[in-house]
Amino acid sequence: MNRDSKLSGVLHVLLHMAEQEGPVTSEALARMMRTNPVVIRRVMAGLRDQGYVRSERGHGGGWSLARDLSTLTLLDIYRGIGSPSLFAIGHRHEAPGCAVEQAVNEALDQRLQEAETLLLDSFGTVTLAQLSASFHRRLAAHPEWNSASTAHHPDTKHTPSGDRHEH
Amino acid sequence: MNRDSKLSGVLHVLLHMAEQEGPVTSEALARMMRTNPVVIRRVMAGLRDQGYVRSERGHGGGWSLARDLSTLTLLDIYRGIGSPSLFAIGHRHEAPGCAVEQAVNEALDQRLQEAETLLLDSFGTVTLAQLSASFHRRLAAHPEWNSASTAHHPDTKHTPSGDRHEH
DNA sequence: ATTCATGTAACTTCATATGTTACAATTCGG
DNA sequence: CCGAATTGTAACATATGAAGTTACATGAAT
Repeated sequence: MNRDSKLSGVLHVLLHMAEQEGPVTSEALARMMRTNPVVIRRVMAGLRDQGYVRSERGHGGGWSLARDLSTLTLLDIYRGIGSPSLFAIGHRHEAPGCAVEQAVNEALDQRLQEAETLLLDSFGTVTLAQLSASFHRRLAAHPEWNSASTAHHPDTKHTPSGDRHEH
Repeated sequence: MNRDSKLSGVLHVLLHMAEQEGPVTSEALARMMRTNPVVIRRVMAGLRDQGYVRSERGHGGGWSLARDLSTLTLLDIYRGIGSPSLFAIGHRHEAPGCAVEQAVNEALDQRLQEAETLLLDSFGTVTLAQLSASFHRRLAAHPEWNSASTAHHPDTKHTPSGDRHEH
C-alpha cells in the first residue's frame, strides 16, 4: 500500500466492533482487515491507552468499544493513532542557511498548515455514529450484504467459533 | 527522507536558476540540492516537457528557465512534477463489498477531496516571483548570505570519487 | 490444567524512493 | 576533426520505513 491507510483501517475496525455484542478478538478483526492479529493489537493498544477501546485477555476476551460512537469523531481517532503526518509532500531541510530554501519552506509550510487546520477541523465534525448511520443506510439499500460480519473474505475457510451473536 | 520533498526541491532549483545568467548544469544544481545530477535531470525532464524550463546539451549547456517567474505558480510546478499525491493518509480498498468500508471511505474521501481542492487553489495564488521576492528580502536583511549560489554546502564534497570524470 | 486471549519484543519481508553507474548522443571550442 | 563538457536514459544498487511474522510470556475462563 503506498498510502498510510491506518486511519481508515481503524475506523473500519471500530465500526465493526460496534456491531458486535461482546468483545471481538484480534484474530477476527485481522481477518476483516486482511492483516495480522499483531498489527491489530499494535494499533488498538494506542486507542486503548487513550480510553477509546477496552481489551480483555484470556478466554472470551478481545476488543470492545469503551465509548459511544456518538462521542467519537474522526479527529479523536486520528489523534488516537498518533496524529500521523497528513501530507505526502513536505519541505526539505538540506540547506538551512539558504535564503532560497527559507523562502520556499515558508510559503509551502504556510499553505500546508492552513490546509491541515481545515482538514482536522472537518474531521472534528464527523462522529463515528454518523459513519455508522451511513453504513446502516447502505445495508438497508442492499439487503444482500446482510451483516457487518460478512462480505470481507467470502472464500476463506472456516469461520472459527464465529458469531458470539444474538440471543 | 520520510516525506516527498520533490516539490520544495524543484522550487529551490528553479529559484536558483532564476538568479543565474546562463544555463546551470545538473551537476551544479545537484550540489545545491545535495543530490545526484541524474536525479536532477529526471525531475527537470518533466518540467522541460511542459515548457517550464529548457535544457541544452553539450559544452556550455545546462538548464534555464523558459518562462518568467511571474507567470509560474506553485500549482504549475506541482502539476509539472506529475501531481504527486498530496496526502499521506488515504483509504483502504481491502473489502470493496463491505458496507462499513464504503461508509468510511466516503467520509474520508469527501474531506480529503475538499482539503485537496483548497490546498491546490492556494498553490495557484502563489507565483514563483513572489517566492523570489521573499528570497531577496531575506538577502537584504542578511547581507552575509551574499548570494544565491553560496550557503549550500560550504565544505562537504558530495561527489564521492574526487572531482570530475575523465573521458 | 488447559485453552484461549492479549502484550510485546525481535525479526523478516516488501515496496519504493532515492542514489549510482554506465554509456550513448549532442554540442562547443579549438 | 578531436576532445571535453554536457544532457538522456536505462539498468542496477541502496536505504528506509511500513507491514507482516514468529515466538513466547502473561492473564482469564471454564
